Amino acid sequence: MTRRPGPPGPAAGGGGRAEAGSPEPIRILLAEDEHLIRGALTALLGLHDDLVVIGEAATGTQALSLARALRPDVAMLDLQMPELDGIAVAEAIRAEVPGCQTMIVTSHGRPGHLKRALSAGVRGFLPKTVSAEVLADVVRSVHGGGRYVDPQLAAEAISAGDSPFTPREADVLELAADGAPIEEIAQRISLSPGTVRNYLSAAAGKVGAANRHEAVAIARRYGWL
Amino acid sequence: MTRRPGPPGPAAGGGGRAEAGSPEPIRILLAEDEHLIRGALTALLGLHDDLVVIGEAATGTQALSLARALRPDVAMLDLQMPELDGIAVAEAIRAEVPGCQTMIVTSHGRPGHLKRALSAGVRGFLPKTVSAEVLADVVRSVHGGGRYVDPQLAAEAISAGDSPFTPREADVLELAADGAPIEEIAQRISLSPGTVRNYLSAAAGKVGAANRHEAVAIARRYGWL
DNA sequence: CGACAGAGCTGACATTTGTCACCGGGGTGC
DNA sequence: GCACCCCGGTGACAAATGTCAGCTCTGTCG
Repeated sequence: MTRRPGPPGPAAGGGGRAEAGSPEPIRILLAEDEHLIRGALTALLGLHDDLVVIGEAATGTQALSLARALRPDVAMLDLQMPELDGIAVAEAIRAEVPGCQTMIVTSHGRPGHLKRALSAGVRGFLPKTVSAEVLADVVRSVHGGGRYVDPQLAAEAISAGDSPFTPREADVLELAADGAPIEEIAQRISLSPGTVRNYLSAAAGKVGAANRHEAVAIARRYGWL
Repeated sequence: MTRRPGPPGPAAGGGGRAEAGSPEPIRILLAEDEHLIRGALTALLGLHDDLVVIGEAATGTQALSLARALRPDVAMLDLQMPELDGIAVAEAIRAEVPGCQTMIVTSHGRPGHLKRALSAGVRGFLPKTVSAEVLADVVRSVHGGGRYVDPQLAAEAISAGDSPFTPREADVLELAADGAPIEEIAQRISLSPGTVRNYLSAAAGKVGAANRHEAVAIARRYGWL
């Protein structure tokens, strides 16, 4: 949103720990669909002399085109956004905007999301429960080529393991997520109802669920959806 | 968006619309469980001369005890918080802290939540998709005795109508929410399995769902859960 | 090549479920 | 007093679902 007028000179010592001999601030692209939060985060980041938000996006596609145009140093992406989610945007940015590091900030950090994010080349992954200082430090660290993953999320991801589902099982489970009857799932995915039942049964067995609906709930909890 | 630092004197006509002859800022209690968002909102509100955050709470009970101790002018409450949700806190504050107006800020604004909030005496209800200016204006309006409800949410609430479920149906539906089999629901609520099935069948019929799981999904969407 | 795993399908069976009809008790309101 | 609605329950029946065994392809890997 705004930048206070501030002295344009070398970031006068103040709060920001400018790196030795580099007075240029880190240029951040902020993507977050909730207007209020987006503005609030910009205000927060603006308190640091060595960080500057050069662009704000409300959707995934908007974030991507802004990244192409502005070539920021760091893209801070919300996980859930309209059109394109944060991980997809990160993947595209890695491919198209070489100098730009990406990080994900999210409310609902599931183990599965973390894994997908890391394999998409994301360098930082943290929940919105962290403090402002941590956020700023992670931005600096990611910009410097480092990585940061929230310790608790990392522990969960390790203990949770990978998704136990085969690709097909995951497909079927996803279609079952809104409580549709098996017949409808079979039509949508062009399979025999019997096959759908077998997949669902297998999936439920793997996660120790009594029925597919419980299986869906469990899969959601782990971010396997 | 922001208020420039401005002279500290009597808010010189500029952005801060201090009420005639009252230079004292509005004292706000901010309750929000996500640390980062809490800090960011505080930073954002701090940009306004006429608003000051005098306390921050991370949980519902904490918010309540802080409200008792600090007697703020306005309590800005997140809807979903650990221990006690925003509406419960608002209700308690109405009863115990007379001078304090309450408002709810939330990510997931369902019609049902709005209704419950209003009947709990909440004066402002808005989603996190609003802009920072709106937030500040609503704080001022609520403090002045006014009300504000997000227009889109209000429209949804009106068109959605009240929850069609009887109290018992809602109970059973809630227990069915995580995909438990009927037998288990019956045990937890100490009912006969047949009765549970009847309630679920009635509930599904009321919302036009094909089964209880779809009914749960629909009820969630409207905030009836 | 042969073993193996996953995708896709079928059929049979027991269980769970949704649906309906119907019962009684306890409020509430006309 | 009576109608009405919610609560709680029973029994019966049909449909949906979960479970299991077994079948054919296909690709991959040693």
